[in-house]
Amino acid sequence: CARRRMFPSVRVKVKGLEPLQQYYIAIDVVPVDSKRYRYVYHSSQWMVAGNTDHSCITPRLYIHPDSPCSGETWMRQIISFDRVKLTNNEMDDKGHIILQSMHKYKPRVHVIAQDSRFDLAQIQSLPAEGVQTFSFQETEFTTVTAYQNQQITKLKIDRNPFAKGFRDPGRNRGVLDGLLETYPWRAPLALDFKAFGADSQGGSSSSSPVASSGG
Amino acid sequence: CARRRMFPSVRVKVKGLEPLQQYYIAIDVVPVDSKRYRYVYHSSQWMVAGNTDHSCITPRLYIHPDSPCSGETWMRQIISFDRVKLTNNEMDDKGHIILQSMHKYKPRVHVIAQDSRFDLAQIQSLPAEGVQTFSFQETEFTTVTAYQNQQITKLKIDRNPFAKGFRDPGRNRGVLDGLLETYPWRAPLALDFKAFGADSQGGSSSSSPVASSGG
DNA sequence: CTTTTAACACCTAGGTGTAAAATT
DNA sequence: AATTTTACACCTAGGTGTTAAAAG
Repeated sequence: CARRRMFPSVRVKVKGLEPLQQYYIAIDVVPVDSKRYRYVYHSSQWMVAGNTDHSCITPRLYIHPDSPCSGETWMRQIISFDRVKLTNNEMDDKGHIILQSMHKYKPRVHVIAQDSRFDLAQIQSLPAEGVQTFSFQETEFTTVTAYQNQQITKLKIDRNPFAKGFRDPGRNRGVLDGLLETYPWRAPLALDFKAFGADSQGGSSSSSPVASSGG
Repeated sequence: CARRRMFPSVRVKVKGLEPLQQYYIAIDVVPVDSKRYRYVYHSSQWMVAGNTDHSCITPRLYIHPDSPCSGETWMRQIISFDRVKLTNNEMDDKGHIILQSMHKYKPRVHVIAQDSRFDLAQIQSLPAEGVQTFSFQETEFTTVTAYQNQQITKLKIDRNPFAKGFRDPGRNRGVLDGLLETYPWRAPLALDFKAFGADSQGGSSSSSPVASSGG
């Protein structure tokens, strides 16, 4: 019940795949550090407020629903993880990604070559080989259960279609375009999110996905 | 745009599968004959109104979204095909099942053992081996674009949650329970549907799925 | 005090039969 | 005349931030 979608969602382009090879593409979310954070209003920033032990917790894998799919098909489209759900319930049995509130995290995207030894139903953890993993600095975020920052609230309301009911008609449109600062971000849990709406163009090397985030 | 869900949906139980083997389960819809039908109001029945050529049309396969999945998991649950969509648009490019209006059809359920030689993305037609196919007399139906029979309209309104807005509160509840007669059934396209709500208990032989239909 | 939960109004997204219009 | 299409009001189903209450 305390689960919400991650928003903005992670969106990725991949290239350099074998066109006819089958791949799974998956996402997980790993801790950036072992610190607990609190938001300091008067300085408008997150500050360390203690330590946590993230060890012995294997992050849950969210398999993209189009998996498995050929490299050709994956490369032809933007791969959007807009249905990923986050929860702070450690007993969650619906397969959602489990995070602790007030901590910093970073999503990782995994490109997994199909192998007859495993199947979609079995993938609970990453195989030992045939996996390429990518992550992007600009998708780092901080989890919350209630927004700490009015600017991120405004960003969510302006950008998330499901929050349309809270929009102030005719005002403050597009003021967050091109924003490059740090905002907490709720999903349910809110994210310290950089470079909203800005594409991060990767190099042209083989198998380098290019990520962009946005609603 | 002229696509609708099949309702009531086909619901199936399977037994006799290998618990650890992976299976796809799929449904398709095949013609019962090559006749075109019209509904004769005064005698309340469908009558032959001409011939059609169904040859050279390979029926589309709808893969159950839980596929692939272990035999153990498939046997533990009722397998519901409630998201199957039918269309009369022969140019449909969304993968929906294509039927002609005013014809008789019968759904078939296919249990397909996983094989490293094919993948979910590739399955457009049935493999040559490792497939068991089942169909049930009571799920035969006739397609329409507009209902021909008030009784089936009432059945739909009473049973389909999405038609709740048309229910006549406090009246005519449950009158169709246990009905064993023939009714046209729309999906978008309406179905000559027998034994609504009645389970058709199969034998106890190995790998014999037991089907029940209902909303 | 800080943080989390639960109920809520308000949205998106999409599945119903209806009735009028369009097509054949 | 028979059949199909389209726009529509009315639902289900579920994703928002808000707010007050609960929990720590």
